[in-house]
Amino acid sequence: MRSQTTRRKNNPRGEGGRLREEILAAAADLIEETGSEEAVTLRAIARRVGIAAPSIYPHFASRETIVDAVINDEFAAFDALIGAARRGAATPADELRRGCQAYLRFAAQHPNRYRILFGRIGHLAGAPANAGARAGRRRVFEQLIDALRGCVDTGWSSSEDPAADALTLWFALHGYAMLRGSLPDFSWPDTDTVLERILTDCGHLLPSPRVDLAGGPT
Amino acid sequence: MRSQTTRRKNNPRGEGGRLREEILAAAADLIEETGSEEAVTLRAIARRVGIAAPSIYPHFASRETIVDAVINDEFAAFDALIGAARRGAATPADELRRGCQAYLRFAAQHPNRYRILFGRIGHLAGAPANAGARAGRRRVFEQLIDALRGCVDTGWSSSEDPAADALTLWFALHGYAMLRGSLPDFSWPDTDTVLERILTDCGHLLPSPRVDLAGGPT
DNA sequence: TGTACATCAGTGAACGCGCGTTCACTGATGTAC
DNA sequence: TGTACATCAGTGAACGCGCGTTCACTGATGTAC
Repeated sequence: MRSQTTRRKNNPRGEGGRLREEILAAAADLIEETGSEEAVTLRAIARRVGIAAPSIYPHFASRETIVDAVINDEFAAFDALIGAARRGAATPADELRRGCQAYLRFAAQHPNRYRILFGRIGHLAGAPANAGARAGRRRVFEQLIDALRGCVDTGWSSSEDPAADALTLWFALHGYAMLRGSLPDFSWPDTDTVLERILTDCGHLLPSPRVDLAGGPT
Repeated sequence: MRSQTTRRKNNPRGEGGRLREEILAAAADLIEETGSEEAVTLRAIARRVGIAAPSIYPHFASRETIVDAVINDEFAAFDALIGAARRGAATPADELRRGCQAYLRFAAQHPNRYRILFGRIGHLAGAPANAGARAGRRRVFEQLIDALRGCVDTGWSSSEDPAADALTLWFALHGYAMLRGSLPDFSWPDTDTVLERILTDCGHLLPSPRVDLAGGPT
């Protein structure tokens, strides 16, 4: 099966977990390259890592377990990415903008990963309810609400219902992320232009903070 | 292979095309039920129709041809659905609203079909460039631009860039359609509420036509 | 009206493939004595 | 310091499955004469 003629060296005692990491990395690569969960087969993973397929079983009970673990890792990374982008901002408006930029940049650079994270509908026929994925989506969305609320509280957004407007904002971000690639022959505005329009229209972001909104709570 | 013991009666001369329709219908059902293109296998189709798998070959050259044909049919039906919804409207604003309602209703009632139509990204690795699908997506989007432009021309929308705003509108519709099912435990506003917000924010739809905008072109 | 025959519509067995999973195993590494 | 042995990490052959595709075929239907 394996291309090498030499047998893989066993990991030292107590470091059997290293193979686990290699398996996850190979599965992530397969998703990244093919955009398909179905491409993550035990044999394909084994080929990449350079092991025999049954060697996976001591580390994962099934194919599905591996996919779920990868998705959870990807969500954690995506969430951290957005968090890091937000922390570099000078104003609340910039914080929201940077968070959204990071969101769209990830989707543009890793469309297949993005699609696996957000393009599946969990509760539908056939798809098992991956609780981790739902929690991950939720966490990302809550970063959006949080950032938008920060803008409202400091007068940078005139939104009167940040939760609802963050939803619309999320819809628009997701729609752009997914549809952008689906009409390659269309003359698209550039991402920053689109994002500014979305932030203005859906997030009611203002060019400068309105002092009358920046006071205490209503 | 087949569950029946009797052999399928041949279609009469000149009506061999009937089997073609049955094959397409079976493939559409498989997509509807599983939400997965991969579930459309020649053997699964053959089982549904009650024929032997090789009987498909005189009608379709390959599995991929069948999927493409189904997708083209679905796009035509979706496009017609939106067109019909628009035609029942009294005002341009209502025309846009009804078109969007039909869009979201289709996505809610047939999430798996919707996902096949809009949830794939054509130009990515592995996915062949289905020109029909791209044209279909484009046609649906152009219905949106057209309806929004109708609103602008008659003062029902204050949009200054209908093409760009129709894009944002589309993003938001698509985002809602796809994400609504992905967080089942979230307390969602109802669809009409979401749609009104999207129409107002992204489409700049007004509660009543503004006469000063309803004049001739700039 | 009867018959031979071409054509059409679909069959069933078979192929090679990749898959998940099982099983008994091998060979290196560390440890008890 | 030496040796027997347990354990760990991974192997390779085999299973049964569903798949796309090929091939020679069958049986009904219409048509030419």
